[in-house]
Amino acid sequence: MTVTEKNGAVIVEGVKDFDLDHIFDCGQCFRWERRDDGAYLGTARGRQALMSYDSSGQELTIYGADKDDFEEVWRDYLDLDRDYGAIKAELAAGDPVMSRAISFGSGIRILKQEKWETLLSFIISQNNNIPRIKKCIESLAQTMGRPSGEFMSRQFYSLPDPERLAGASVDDLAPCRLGYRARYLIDTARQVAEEGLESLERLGTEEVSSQEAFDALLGYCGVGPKVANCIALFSMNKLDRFPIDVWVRKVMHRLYGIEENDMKRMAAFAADNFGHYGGIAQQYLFYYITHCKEI
DNA sequence: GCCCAGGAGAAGG
DNA sequence: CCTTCTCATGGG
Repeated sequence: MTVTEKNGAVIVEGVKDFDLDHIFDCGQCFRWERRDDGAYLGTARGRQALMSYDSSGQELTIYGADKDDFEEVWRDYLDLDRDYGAIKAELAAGDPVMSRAISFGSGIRILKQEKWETLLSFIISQNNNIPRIKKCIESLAQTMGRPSGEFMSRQFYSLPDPERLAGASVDDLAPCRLGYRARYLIDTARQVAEEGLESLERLGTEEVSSQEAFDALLGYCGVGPKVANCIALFSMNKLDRFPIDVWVRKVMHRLYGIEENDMKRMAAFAADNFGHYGGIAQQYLFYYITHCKEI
């Protein structure tokens, strides 16, 4: 992987197992949007960027970033130092269903997102659909957040920090159209503000096990098993977490023959067959069932 | 109009 | 412990 800088952009060569559509449209993140040319414009970790990828040359271009930005943020955010080729081979071995899912979503990577943002995002996600989740998050940023910079003729906003949201009322959040979830956000923000953001950050460290992080996340209002698994997987590097939503239930039933409401058996099946990469396996399955027309 | 969405909290068994 | 009901909103 070689990194060069060219008039306001970073060019990364030798990026394998990578596809922007797979990464940004597999339901793990909500603040990137696809342009007609296939590039993605969005924001993460307080920065803005435009990303394009040339698959024939295995070349990733990040506009609005220099080498320092790449080393400080984007290399880690995009999980570029992980060998997904090896992970895919391990998951696909002896599993024709997973093999199909992997070849369909071969460029998926698990982004390393901010914990507070991911906590908010997936509380909003409950009993909601992805287009509306994106609208809610954008609206929350514009209503309660701060301007984080202008890029590509667009003004971007950060999400409100825990203290700001803790001081808000349900009426303050009314413009965001969050429905009954507004109360959950405020309640959780108060808890995080009281505990300190460090206690949330600590859950993402090596010293906190996957199970411990999961249990701790269940303590926030609006966070149940599915949402806790998403937060642990998408922002805390707990790659064995296996979130089970309506889509995963469908795919586990249709392709693996597990009874559709038997969540315990699904979780056990994932632990037995996908092991410490259960969360990555889940993303291949989720992308497969939500995007493949002939399944 | 209708069903549904990356579900969880509350109430009642 | 498990099952059922309810929740606000708008996409398709």
